[in-house]
Amino acid sequence: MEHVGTALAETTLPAISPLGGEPIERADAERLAGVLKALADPARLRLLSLIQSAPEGEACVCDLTAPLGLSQPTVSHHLRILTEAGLLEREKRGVWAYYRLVPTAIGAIADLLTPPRKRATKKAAR
Amino acid sequence: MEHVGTALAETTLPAISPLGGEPIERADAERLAGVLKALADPARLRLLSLIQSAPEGEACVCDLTAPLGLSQPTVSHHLRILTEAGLLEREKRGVWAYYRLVPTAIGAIADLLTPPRKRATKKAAR
DNA sequence: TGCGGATATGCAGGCGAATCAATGCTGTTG
DNA sequence: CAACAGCATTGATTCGCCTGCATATCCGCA
Repeated sequence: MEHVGTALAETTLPAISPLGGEPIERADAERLAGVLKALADPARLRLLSLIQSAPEGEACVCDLTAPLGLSQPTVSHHLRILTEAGLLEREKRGVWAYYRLVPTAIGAIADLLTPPRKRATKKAAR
Repeated sequence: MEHVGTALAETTLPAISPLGGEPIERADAERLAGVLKALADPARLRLLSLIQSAPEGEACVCDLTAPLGLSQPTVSHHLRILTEAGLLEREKRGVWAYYRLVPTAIGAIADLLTPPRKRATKKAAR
């Protein structure tokens, strides 16, 4: 592995809504698609949901394999995808690795998908 | 393909936010993942953006192949995916097929992704 | 009726993703 | 120190998707 860059936190996102004003660029489309692709998986959606609804808002891998019905390596794989996408953060305490949501991450995606509502994007109204 | 059902409009969506309360069910996760998967593609994001920013908010296939740099069958394919996901609606006028956004569709996804903010998920529960 | 343009569909190649088994690594416990 | 438990990584397999080419279908027009 190399670049464990959090596509959301660091690179931020396209910075322009795909439904805001002018057509989006190829590069922006690919970046946003990358984050959405991390979300577009049943197992990963359930992982986010499970972690969010866990006692302290955090969970370790051993707590997640059973409810998902997936093997431990597979769960680790999905958690890795979500973490690299900037949706999860990992904290290792002892033998356990605790994952929790990055609070603003999913909200940022939701904002990007929220069209020309009254969201003042500087008079981005086409 | 059979069922050209609009996963969003007709079947609606999970009805529960993946980040709302209790963990989401497998079926709901798969449904939401299905719609997100339709979004998680650079070409399709650009299609949505192009259509939304078109003169009348609508565009036909012939207007979309050039800016995307994809072949006509491929563009038709993507438009089909988006339409079946409930994100686009198709209207055939003469020889041309005009596509436009389903206004509430993407907003619905954004709402689902918007976490336990102060959003009252009172009604529509269940 | 026949021709041509605009879309949709079938088919196939190629790449990426999801999954699991096996293995390596690290920290805990006896 | 040795054995063990929790996670991550690698390799292999399977599956699905994106794309283009060829072809079929539909509609307006001469």
